[in-house]
Amino acid sequence: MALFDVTIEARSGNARALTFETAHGTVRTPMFMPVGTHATVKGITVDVLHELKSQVVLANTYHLYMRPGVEIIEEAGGVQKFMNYDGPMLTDSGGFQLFSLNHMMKTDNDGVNFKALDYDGSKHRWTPEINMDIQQRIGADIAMQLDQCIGYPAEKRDVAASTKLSWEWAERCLMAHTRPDQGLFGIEQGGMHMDLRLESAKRLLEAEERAKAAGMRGFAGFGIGGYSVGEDHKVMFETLGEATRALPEDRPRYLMGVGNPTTLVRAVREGVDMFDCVLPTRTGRMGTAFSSQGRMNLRNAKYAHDFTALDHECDCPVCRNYSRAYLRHLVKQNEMLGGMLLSEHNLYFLIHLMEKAREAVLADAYEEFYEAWMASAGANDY
RNA sequence: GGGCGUGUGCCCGAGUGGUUAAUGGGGACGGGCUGUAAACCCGUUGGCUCUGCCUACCUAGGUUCGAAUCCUAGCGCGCCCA
Repeated sequence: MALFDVTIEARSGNARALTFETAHGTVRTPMFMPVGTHATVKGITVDVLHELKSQVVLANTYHLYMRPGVEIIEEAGGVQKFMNYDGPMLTDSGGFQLFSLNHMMKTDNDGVNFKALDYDGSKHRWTPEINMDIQQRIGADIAMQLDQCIGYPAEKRDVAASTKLSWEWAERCLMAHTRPDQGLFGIEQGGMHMDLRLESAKRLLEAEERAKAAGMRGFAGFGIGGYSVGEDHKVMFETLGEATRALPEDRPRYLMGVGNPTTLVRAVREGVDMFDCVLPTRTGRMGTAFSSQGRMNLRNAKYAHDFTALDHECDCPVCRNYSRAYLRHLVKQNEMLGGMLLSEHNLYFLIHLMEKAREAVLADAYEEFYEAWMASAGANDY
């Protein structure tokens, strides 16, 4: 099979089970991607990533561009070689960083000027073309288009302008993207407005047509951006389903930045295939665990004498080997192992949850899977 | 035995006559974290019959309109001299 050829293995309602090829292996969906912003999933070794059956790992273009710099990553032979992860990787464009952090930036139609206030205050200019060049040199299997992510709430005309900019930049990214072993994902925007979502999806496909007519490749998949930016779940799901299904069926759909277990289960039901989120590693590092009973804060005194497994229904290495009392002790002592183990468990939890979702789709039993999850204690924290 | 110093809330430690249960750490307890500026951030932490009252800065007296802050004695601790 050619790279990024997609096979729809099964459908169950709107939920799908896909496979697609990358230069570093086959990706099976639905799936969750650990975030490794600085070319490391915080607290998690590559060996553990393999044990967890992690598929795609994210890295961040903006952060790697700032440090260690693109040259060093090229010198290493690409981001995979640099961090010694031989599985598929994806780089986020860094658009989210530029627009979510205070970078004193100035956006024009052609690109964006920004100051790297979180590094050294240095001035930079990115255009879609420059960003594509950087991502192709970093060399992950999947690159994300440079887009603009707008917060919530926002005036509709601002969302509309931002969404337009994103689809215009999507086309320029397509035109600038030539690396043969790397796929490019476009990103749908539109905030919480259904009409803007639909227009965004339509414009991305039109851009793709023009790119192909110009001899370029199309999108390997699509990000769904601009959700999970402050709105509550109810608001997101008012548009998410239709916004997802407005994207082509024959390409993976990636809901960006969402990691709440219940949101994943619900979004798969709407037709989403891929997720990434810092939530499992960040909350784990800070002492919170996902579990079949909902979120657990291991700092809580009630676990001090609890020598049972973290999650009684989980068979991950952490749950097999360590007690709640010990994990609480590590967290309370601020021992780095505590954050590492809870990160590992949380990643396993989401990866495994999506494996079960995939099995349910393959068995055409997603609705049952969904109902069972929503009725379970695991959905409590939603 | 003598001299000097010191004694603050669970712990360390600021305050050295005049809002205020009393700065700041730590600890404890709780909450948050969603395309990672996060091994981070935010609350609470004397008691009660809780829009107010009571008890509090080693103990007991005293000075003062007013003291954790000044004085006296005692007790504890530290250092030095015998």
